Order: sequence, then structure tokens, then C-alpha cells
Amino acid sequence: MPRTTSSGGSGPTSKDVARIAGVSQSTVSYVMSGKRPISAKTRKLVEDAIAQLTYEPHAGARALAGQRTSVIAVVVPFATPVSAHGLMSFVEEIALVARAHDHDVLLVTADEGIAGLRRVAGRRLCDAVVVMEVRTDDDRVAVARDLGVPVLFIGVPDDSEKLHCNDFDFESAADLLVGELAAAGERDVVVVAWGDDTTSRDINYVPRFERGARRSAQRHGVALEWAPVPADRVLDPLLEDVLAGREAPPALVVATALPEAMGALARRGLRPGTDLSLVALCTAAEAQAQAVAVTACSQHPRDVSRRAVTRLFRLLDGAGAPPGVELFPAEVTRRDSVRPRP
Amino acid sequence: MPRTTSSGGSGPTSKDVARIAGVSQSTVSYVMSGKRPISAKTRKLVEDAIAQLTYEPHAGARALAGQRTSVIAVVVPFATPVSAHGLMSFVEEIALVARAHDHDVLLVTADEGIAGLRRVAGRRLCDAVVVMEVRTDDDRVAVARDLGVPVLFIGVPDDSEKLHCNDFDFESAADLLVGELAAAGERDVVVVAWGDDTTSRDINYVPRFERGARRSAQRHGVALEWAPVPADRVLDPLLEDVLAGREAPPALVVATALPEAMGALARRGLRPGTDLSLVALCTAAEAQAQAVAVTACSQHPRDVSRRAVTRLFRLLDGAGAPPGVELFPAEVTRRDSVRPRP
DNA sequence: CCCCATCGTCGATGCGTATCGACGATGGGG
DNA sequence: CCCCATCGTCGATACGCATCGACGATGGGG
Repeated sequence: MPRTTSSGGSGPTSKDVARIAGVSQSTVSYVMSGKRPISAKTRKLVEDAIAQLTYEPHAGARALAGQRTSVIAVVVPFATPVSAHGLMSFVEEIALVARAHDHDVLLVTADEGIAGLRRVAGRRLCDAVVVMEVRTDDDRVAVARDLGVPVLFIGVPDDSEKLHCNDFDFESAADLLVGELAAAGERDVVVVAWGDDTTSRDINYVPRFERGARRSAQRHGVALEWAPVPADRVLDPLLEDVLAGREAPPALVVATALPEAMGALARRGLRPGTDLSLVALCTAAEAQAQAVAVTACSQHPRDVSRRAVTRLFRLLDGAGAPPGVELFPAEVTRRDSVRPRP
Repeated sequence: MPRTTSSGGSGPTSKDVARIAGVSQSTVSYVMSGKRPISAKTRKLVEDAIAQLTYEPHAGARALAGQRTSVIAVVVPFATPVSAHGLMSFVEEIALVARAHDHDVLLVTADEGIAGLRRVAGRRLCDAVVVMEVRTDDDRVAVARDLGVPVLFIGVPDDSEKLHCNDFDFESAADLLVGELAAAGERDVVVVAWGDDTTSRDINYVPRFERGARRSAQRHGVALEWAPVPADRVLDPLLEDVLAGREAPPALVVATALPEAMGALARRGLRPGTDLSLVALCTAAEAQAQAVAVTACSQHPRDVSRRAVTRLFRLLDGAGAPPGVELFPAEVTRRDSVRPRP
């Protein structure tokens, strides 16, 4: 028997709304989309019926008929040892902006690689994709170019031609941090840098940061040593090595593993701001959570992702934004971890 | 003009596959679903055509025709100051298990409340929902009962009647941690507990943890003081207070804000394992990242969420699993933060 | 040797919405 | 006073897939 009432256990449809409101189904659709003028009287009838039934449109049917899903996919690098806090902030902000545009967020794990991109785009699960944790040489770049849906990268791959990329300006950040130490009179700087776990994954911001650091060191005439964090993230041996070759402790630029670095220093009896100078690349919250509040560059995950997603929606809304790299400017927040100039 | 070829810019359909394979569209569908027997010859024809076109089925059309979306929604408490690491682990594990079942994950922010639940269920965006960070008295519980899709709670609300709940056994964890200190001869225990930001949000595991701690304290005859972390998470004043009323430092059970607690202790010149005993509730990684490796209970976020999602899929696969609360057992890992018995 | 059960495939239909063309009603200008 | 443009609504159709009933082909048993 044909189903004509809403008694089916499967949720009301726009046809049910239409029947109750005494209009046609297409009118219901036009009330919801606003794509045709509707008289105030009819609108109210329909809206009341919608409220009465607590009607919600079927997303699948919408996607099928309307060619868009109101979903954006986010490729998240879970398995990485990168700061979980930062990651969360990124994803949260993306979700918030998406919701503000009445879109939902689909989570894709980065370990799916290009297959994940092809899947969500091919199955029409989403209208656009945000890719985080881009690699310098990333196979997803090529795939993105003819994926059929807009792709926004958070990070800057080597080949960013015709790509939409948004990120924090790691190069300037490194430049500023080294400059901060130089201004405090430091002449001997060690960068506690990303370790093999990160560099082997070819993360795009590592060379960018290094470039900025070296440029700044050269400009300010300070010696720069690059010290990658070991795989186990235990920094005591590294610290030992660094101290062994010196009369006095060097100044440190901690690009990653700040808590571990603070721990190792504490165990060695060294206090940043007193016994040595230290600056870091980290979130403001992390900088303040340490035993000594740390002079640092925040990576501004929220701002970066907000701008990224906002840009993405501009793309989706048809206002064809041109491709290109958009960097969020770096700035240093001074706290208590740099020794005053002697 | 009617579209009969795949030249439309919108991705191949099962009809295109059918044409190339020289079979009907329904046969393509049966090849993919396996719901009818197919000869080896036909199967190969179809599979080759699928590969040739890199065909992917349209998720919306599938949802519409098939009444299921292959998506599960996860309600994530972003705004909370709870350990981001733990959260990430939860979400990642959920995503991995979901992918293993050929499902995708839709992210819903908890700040949407019951409206979020109604939306994703009403719009048929998902086949099931996982709700994290449940409150003791949670309005989502009532909504979940007749949402139309299965809901799995991570956490245990007061009224868990007819609900599917999975969580870590916080009560036993607190019991064990206090017991650990008691066994080391400590008689004066302060719990560094969740602050107003958490208790005011009525998070379900806070009373469960407290119940276990008090029970254990009573059984072992130790004094228990409950010290909530202040909103700014700066623990120095709290530590000062705690020390002021005592001859010797008490033993600490750190339920939250472990890095901040370690920082405050370091600033006060107190070293866990030497100057006082400290145990914590945290992930194994966090326990080891501190200046002194911390004797702790891991909350096993991965195990909890794996079991939760696995259970959810059992529900979806029709094997009607009964409602009820499933707790992951707690155990203590001894490290270096408890003083040996004098 | 014929009948019937099983296997493998096909055609047709429905899922719920968006959108297009059509059309009656309304109102202003000639 | 009539014609035509605009406004508001309707009916029909397409979107891509899953599913159901039908049906030809095949093979075994009577």
C-alpha cells in the first residue's frame, strides 16, 4: 500500500509538511531555500507545519537533488606527535566556522592519504576539503588539483602553484625568535627542533622555520646549532651534549617539546630567565603553563584555521577567490624566560 | 538534451559502469553489495568497469535509497579544558574503528546540545551517534531515548536506564590511587581535583572519582582533602594554602592539570618522589613527560573508545546488544613519584 | 524426456528534495 | 476598460542508487 501519511516510522518529509500546510511540496522547498518569493501568509503556514512536525530535510535527498552536501571534510593528522592542543584548536575552529555557515564537518584521518581524498570527493560526501599537516612534497597536492571539489591546505608545500594555502608564518616566527635572543645579547643559540619523527614525515613548516632561523642568525651574527629532539622525546642526553661543549649554557629556541625541555632543564637545575635564555614556538596557553612563563611565538591555530575556512566558504559561495598562499603574521610575546642583557 | 554518456562533469554513475560492463545498473548494484549471487564472469566485467572509471557511489543517493548513511556522528566537547590529548585519542580511535567498518565520522560540537543531536539524526546525516563528556544530569539522555538512531554515551549519567554507556572506571581508579598512597604510609592526602569550570558543567566522572577516593580513604584510614583547581589553572596559591596548614607536605592525588601541578611544585622547590608523594590520573604519555615520571592511572582513552564503537557497530549490525554500562577496569602503573615508606 | 527448482540477470519503481516551466491572480499603465 | 508584466504557487521531472518481482537459462530428478 502506498504511504500517504506521516505515520511511517521514518521521519516526516517535505510532502508531509506540504499536506499539513495545504500547499505543494515545491512551495515548501521554496520557503526553505528562499529562492522564490513567497507570500507572508503561505510562509507562515509552512513554517508552522515545519515546527509542528519538527521536520528536518533529508540530507541525502538534498545532496542528490541539489548537488551539494553542506559538509566539509577535514583531513586530520592524528597519528602525529604534534601538539594535540594545537590540533584540537584547529579542528574546533573549523567546526565552529562551518556551523556558522550551516555546514557540518566530516573527519578524515590523514593515514588514508590520497585514497581518503578520492573517497570523500568521489562519493560526494562533502563540498570541500581542508587538508592539515601538509608535507613539503605532498602527493595530495597533485590529487587536489583535479579532485572536483575545492581543497584548502593548511601549510605550504613546495609546489603551491594554483593551490589555496593558509598557514602561520613560521619563517618570520623563527626570524623573530632568534632576533629576540640576539637583542638580549645572546650570541650562541641552539634550536631544539623537530626530530626524525617529524622531519622524516617531511612536514612543510620545518624547512620554513629553519630558513627563517638561519637567515636571522646570519643577520644578527649569532651562531646557530640545530638540535633535533630524539624519538623518545627524552631531552636530558641532548641537553647534556649541548652543555658539554660550552663554558656557559647557550640560549635556546624551543620549536617543539617545550614541556619536555622545561623538564630536562629543571632536572639539570637550570632555570630559564635566570640561568639561561629560552624562547619557544608554542601556544600562549602552553607558554604560560610552564614553571617559568615562556617568551614565545604563538602559532595562532584558531586564527589560521578561521581564515582558512572563511576563505573556503568564499570559494564555495561562488565568489571565485584566486589561489595563493596566505600567511598569518608572527609576533613575539615577551614573558619571563629570557635573561636581561648583562 | 538527456544525458546518456558519462561526459557530464559530475563523476561517473553506476549507470555508466553498467553501460561499459554491458550489464544493467541493478547488476552493478548487486556486484557491489553482494546481496545476490553474481557469476564470476559478470563480476569481473563490472569490477573492471568500476576500476576503469574510478567509480565511487554517490553517498547521498545511497542514503536516500538504502536508508543508511555509513556515517557515525561524534559529539565532541571542544570548549572544555579537559586534556586535549585524551580527547584526540578518543576521536582518533573512533575514526579508525569506524573506517574499519567502512563508515565515516561526522564531527558535532557539544555546544550545540540537544539541537545538534536532533539535527544530525533528523536530517539523516548519520546512522548512530557517540556522545562524549556526558553530564551527571544530561538533557541529551532523554533526547537520545527516542532519537531514532542508536546513541552510545562515553560516560555514565545518573539516569543510565536503557542507555548504552561505555567509560573508564573512575571510581576504581580513585580507589586504587588513594590506596597506593596509603600503602606507601601516607596518612594525609590532598586531591587536586577538577575546578569550577568542570564541576559547574556537571561532568559525570567527577562524582564517580570522588566517591571512589572517599571510600578508599575511609577504608585505609587516611585524611582526604578535596582541592579544586582554580579557573586560571595557576596552582601556586593552592599549593601555598595546602602547605600552610601543615608540618610536612601532604601526599597528592592529581586528578587534572598535572603539568601545572608539577610546575607549581617545582617553583616551590618540591620534588615528587623525594619531598612528597604524588599520584595522578592521566595518560601514560603525560605521566612520563613530567620532570619526575609519575605513578598514575591511565584513563585508557583508546581502549574505552574502541570498545564503545565496536559495541555500537554490533548494534548497527542488527545483533541487538542489550543496553547497560560497560566500564574499563583501572590499574596503577608505578613510576617514580611516590616516596618509599619511611 | 519433461518438469520444476535454482541461479543469474534485468526492468521498473521509490527514496525526498531542488528546480524548471507553466499558469492563475493581481495590479498598473495606456 | 483592456493588456501585459510581475508575483506567487503548482505539477512534473531528475538526481543516483537499492531493491523487488520477473524471467530466461541451466541442471537434476522422476
